[in-house]
Amino acid sequence: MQNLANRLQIRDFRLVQAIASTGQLALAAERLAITQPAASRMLASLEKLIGVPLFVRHPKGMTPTPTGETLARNANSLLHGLDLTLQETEAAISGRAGSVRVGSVTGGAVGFVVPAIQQLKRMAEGADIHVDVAPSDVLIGGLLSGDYDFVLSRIPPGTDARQFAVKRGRVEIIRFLVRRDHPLTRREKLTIADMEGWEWVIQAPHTPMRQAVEEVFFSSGTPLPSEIVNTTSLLVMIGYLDSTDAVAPITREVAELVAPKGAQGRFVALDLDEPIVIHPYHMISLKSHTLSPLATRLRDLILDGLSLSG
Amino acid sequence: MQNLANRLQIRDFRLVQAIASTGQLALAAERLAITQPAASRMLASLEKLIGVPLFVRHPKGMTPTPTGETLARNANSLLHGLDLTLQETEAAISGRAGSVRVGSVTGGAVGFVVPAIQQLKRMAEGADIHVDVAPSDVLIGGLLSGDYDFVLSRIPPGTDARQFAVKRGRVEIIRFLVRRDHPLTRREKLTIADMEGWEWVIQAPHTPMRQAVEEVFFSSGTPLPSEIVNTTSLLVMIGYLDSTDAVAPITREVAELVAPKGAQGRFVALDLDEPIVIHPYHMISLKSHTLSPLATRLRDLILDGLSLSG
DNA sequence: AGTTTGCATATCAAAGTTGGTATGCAGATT
DNA sequence: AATCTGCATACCAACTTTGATATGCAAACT
Repeated sequence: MQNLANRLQIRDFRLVQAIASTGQLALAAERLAITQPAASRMLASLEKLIGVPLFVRHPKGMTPTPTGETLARNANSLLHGLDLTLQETEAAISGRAGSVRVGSVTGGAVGFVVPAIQQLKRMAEGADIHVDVAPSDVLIGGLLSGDYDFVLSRIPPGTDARQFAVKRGRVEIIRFLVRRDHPLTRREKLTIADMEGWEWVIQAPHTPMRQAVEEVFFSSGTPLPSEIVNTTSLLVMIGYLDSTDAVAPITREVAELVAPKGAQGRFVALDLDEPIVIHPYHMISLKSHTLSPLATRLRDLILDGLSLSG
Repeated sequence: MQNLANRLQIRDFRLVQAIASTGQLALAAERLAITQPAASRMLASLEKLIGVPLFVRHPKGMTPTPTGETLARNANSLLHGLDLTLQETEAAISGRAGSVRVGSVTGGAVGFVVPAIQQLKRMAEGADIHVDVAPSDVLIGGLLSGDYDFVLSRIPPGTDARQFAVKRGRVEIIRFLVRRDHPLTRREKLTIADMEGWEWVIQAPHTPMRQAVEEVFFSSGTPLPSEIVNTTSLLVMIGYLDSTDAVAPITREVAELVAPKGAQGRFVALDLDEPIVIHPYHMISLKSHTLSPLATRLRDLILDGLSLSG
């Protein structure tokens, strides 16, 4: 497949996208400003390279095979990425000033990014600040592709960490969010065994929070629930909890915001007798990336916050 | 720039990435399995194509220029996307079965996706369901690149809607979320003029919600605030509101969940005397994409919900 | 039956591409 | 001063690529 990657060309993706969207080779050829026989040979060459047909030929045009459809969909994304690349390159050439774009895992967002933004606002009026909350793999992907100046994130396994400047770890502790009248709220002390059988609303497999929770269930011999909804959205979590007996693992910082202790809200955050700890997230930037003054200031404020609290 | 796009090759991106990460042309050449002179010429050719230097030559290697850094960052993303493309293509060739992946704007997520998932769970135990909440441009981008089976979203301007199957629009109405003791909570009737001067936590520019709010401010002659934090994360919004006098426009469905009327929570959702309405979102899928049986069932449940409520 | 439409194949033309080795140049190191 | 290191340029070799026109084939349409 690596050899295949080296032989594919941008115009191959353009061709697949053009055929998929027009349904006709001749029209696709027109889009690429080549003749129909040239497009026919390009497609045949690509199908030979990949090893399976991408389109089914019909008397009045072509339709994609499942593989063709997958490739066309991805071609859209790749070509869009290429366009963005050129736009960013052009912006870099003309020297346009930036803003500050930060990504964070949930605990870091609530605990450190938000307060730091408030402080930054006092120092720098009119600052252009963008914040995203997402799982670590999305954040690191965004960092690598230049979507973020820096992130509060974990480094996903398989990622070459040498390219990162990494500072100051911090663990997250998990609580379980349920609706106010959930049967589990009547228990004095919760153990993992008590959690058996309740539906989950949780982040997708392979995220650290998911892995931490699954690991504790495995260790205690408690089976995982068969009903799981996968989402990173807090909104979907609380929407789902509001009308079911599902449980949602969340970090302590989020719990404090959504269901503070002593408050008479719609949700309650439960603690286990033995806390579940997620391994640390960090302040991560790219070694090769020079931060703007604004971004540097925000990063320093966040780092100050991390220092003060632990 | 379009001509440039047609002349760039995948190996150009590999070269830029390799030089950026190794700092040396000879090492980059090694990674690409070519000789150092060949790599030198490739780079020179690329720099001529783009029109500016990408790297600064030093006696002991090279460092990227700002443009080179931008291109290298994007190269990472593009090559990663290429890898994903090949993986998905290989998966499609081998015929692996899918799950259901849905994206939604906030109101749609709370109002229709979550209830539909609950119903689907009763019919199909163990169903593998993934839900994301994001702004429409991200959702449509994800739909086009095959991240989602379908989305509840708006169609961003400039997008060729012909490729979509679009069903049943629905408007969203905006309320303003503030902390419980915010000065604005003491007013009986709120007008846009009352909103002048308060800091915003709001989605990024060009999102429909942002545009709807800005439009109403323009129409009434009320200046926009100079202090704005841009985020799509509900968590960051409520975290920021919790300790400032900022206001956050949110949809009615989200308001009902986060700050229900009559509840004694930390936040209050305010209504304007004349409601702000965001133009409709829709159930959108790709015409060319065949939904799995599971995805079809979930889509139909959501459509049923949309029918029943208006 | 005749015509039209859309894709596939054959043949030809016209360079361009690609990468090797050899060597030069400039700055750093010893 | 001599040597080393890393990038740039010259020259050469070996195809490969790319796309045109012409034509064939099969199914749909009139």
